[in-house]
Amino acid sequence: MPELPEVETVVRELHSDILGEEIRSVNVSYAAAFRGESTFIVGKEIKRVFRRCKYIVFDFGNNCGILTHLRMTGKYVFNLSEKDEKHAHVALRLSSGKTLHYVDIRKFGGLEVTASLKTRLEEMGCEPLTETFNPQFLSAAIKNSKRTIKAILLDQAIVCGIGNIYADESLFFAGVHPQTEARKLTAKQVQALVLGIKDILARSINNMGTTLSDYRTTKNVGGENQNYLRVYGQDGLPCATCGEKVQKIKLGGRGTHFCRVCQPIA
DNA sequence: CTGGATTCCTGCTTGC
DNA sequence: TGCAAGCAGGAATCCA
Repeated sequence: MPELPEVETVVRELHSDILGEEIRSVNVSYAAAFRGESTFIVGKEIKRVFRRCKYIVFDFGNNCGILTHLRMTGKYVFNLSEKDEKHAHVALRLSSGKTLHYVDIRKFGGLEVTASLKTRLEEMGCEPLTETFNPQFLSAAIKNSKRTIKAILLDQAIVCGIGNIYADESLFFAGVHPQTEARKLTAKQVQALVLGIKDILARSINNMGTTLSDYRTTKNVGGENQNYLRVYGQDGLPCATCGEKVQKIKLGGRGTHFCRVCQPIA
């Protein structure tokens, strides 16, 4: 499932592939995957491609653009494989003759045309790899919160880009139990968590992301970061630090992995 | 304010 | 082998 490092990896590839291209035509074969007026973007030039949160942004300038979210199984490809054909929902024909296809098995993700790009981007949560995301920021955000720390990490309106995998990994790094009430975290734990989030996300970007099943870059290659996961998907296996069996519980509807020795409940 | 259930959706895994 | 149920989950939404 694409989280910040996976989206970042895709964006870096896409940027060199479609920068300066003009949209010649739009073909939507699954209506829910495309929000907004498709004719509005025909003739527009892609001036910039970047990531914000877990969104890929095609920037046309003048506050206009496309926000696209891959959710669980979305991906962009130039060449449709036989398998992909069935799940290709949007086709953007570009001025160079290439066609960029949005493919999504589970149909959760899609594209959205917006004429108020700036506002939309501003409304999103703090970017975890910037200076703004620091221990002061996080402690202020959780000061009075009775929510679990895992729910906070997954809340895109607070800090964005962290999904289920990196939330579990970051909590393991910091030695914090996912069910800990956010306001009960010590200053030391907050600091460790911020450090862990930055560290783990940055390393995953260097590894081109985590590929567990569906995630592939535009060039259809997977990442390598799945080889470095410490707790996510490791349930039943010994913890790399202490040897205790990694636990898996359900928290807020999500599978949650942790080591009960390294991450004691407060 | 909080967590939990539900919804969207398909494909893989599990159990009989 | 076959088939149905269960499970996976990002985010919005509704409910208690």
